[in-house]
Amino acid sequence: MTPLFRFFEQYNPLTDAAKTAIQAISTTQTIKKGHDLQPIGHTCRTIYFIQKGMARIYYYKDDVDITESFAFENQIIARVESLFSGKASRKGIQMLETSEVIAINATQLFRLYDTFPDIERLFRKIFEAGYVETVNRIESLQFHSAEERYRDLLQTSPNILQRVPLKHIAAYLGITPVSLSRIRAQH
Amino acid sequence: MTPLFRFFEQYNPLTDAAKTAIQAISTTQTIKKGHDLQPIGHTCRTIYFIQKGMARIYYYKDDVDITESFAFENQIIARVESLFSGKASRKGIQMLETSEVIAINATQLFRLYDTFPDIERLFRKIFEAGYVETVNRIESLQFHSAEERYRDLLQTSPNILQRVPLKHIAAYLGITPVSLSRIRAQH
DNA sequence: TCGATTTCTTATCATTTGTAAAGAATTGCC
DNA sequence: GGCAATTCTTTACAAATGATAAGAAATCGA
Repeated sequence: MTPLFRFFEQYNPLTDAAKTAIQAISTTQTIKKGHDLQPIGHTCRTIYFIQKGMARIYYYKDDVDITESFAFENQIIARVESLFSGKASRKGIQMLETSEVIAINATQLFRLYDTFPDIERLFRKIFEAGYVETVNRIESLQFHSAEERYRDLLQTSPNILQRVPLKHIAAYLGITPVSLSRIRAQH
Repeated sequence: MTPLFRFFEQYNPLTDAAKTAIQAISTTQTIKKGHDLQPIGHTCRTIYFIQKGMARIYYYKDDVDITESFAFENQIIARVESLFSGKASRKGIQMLETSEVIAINATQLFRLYDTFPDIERLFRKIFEAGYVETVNRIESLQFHSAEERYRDLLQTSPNILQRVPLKHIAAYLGITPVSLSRIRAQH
């Protein structure tokens, strides 16, 4: 479990008691490539930490498969809009590689907030950082061209091309695969 | 100050001591229409509650004025990407109407988190809700047409047309004013 | 109130992106 | 390895959006 707590430490220190408490509500899972870690339709009650592999959050808009976001090793993934609203999510989490994840039971985690202020603070900071990323993504989608967004993505995740089919990248950028092909063609 | 605490109560109850502590780091300001509540370039160290009036967060992309978001009375407004990262913001807050706001000193607020867990929890929940909204906005920008986004906006803020120039609405939707005019023309 | 400024619309043309379809390339699986 | 399925690219055409400019409408300030 060390990679997880190394990740946590970047945000907020935890007492040993807090670490033990988090471990008690966490389990390790291995999921095969292409399989759903969480299917579309349920309320999000689990926060995942990816130890190895990668995943995407996806949903359907008019029968078209849309990728909302990617997550790589040593990152947290959760369907925030469901986790914090209690509403069922129209989104699912699919593994893009055979992966090993740590599943943290969010219902129990939120209960720990009362006993362990450092845990509440830790996740506050983690999600604040996620919030910042999301705000920056809005800026990108709002007024950067598809080509700029593609270049930005390559900058941020240089190895994404080796790991993710272009159709998912296209959907993530908000364009069609055909459009992405065109952008890539004009080298 | 009651509207502010009424707003807070929707998210998390506060002890009287906590309320007093928040009041001690808050001041009321009146800003004229068109003026900047916060100029572009500084690190965001203030969280505002709009008692009366409205505002927008804006920035420049290639000399074009972009509206990132609007905020109306009884809402919080802050440049989140700067507040939580400590980096200077390329964004400013401009009042779209002569407004009355409550300015909460964020530096002092974050210090209160250590003494008043209920305050930390309150703002955690407020920003979690903001995070959810932002995630939903991504979905809208990623794969809804400009016309859909316009209709959605009217649904959410029916009176926005009476309060905000169309050029800002266009920028918010991620299109040019000319494009918005066209969408509106085809009734 | 009136003139000046800003905002909004309309028109034209260029560019970008989408759709559909077909073939090439790659990947997956037995 | 080799076949099937999937993914990717390319092409042609349609639709949406951007850029520019000019005029109409609304707003602002003295």
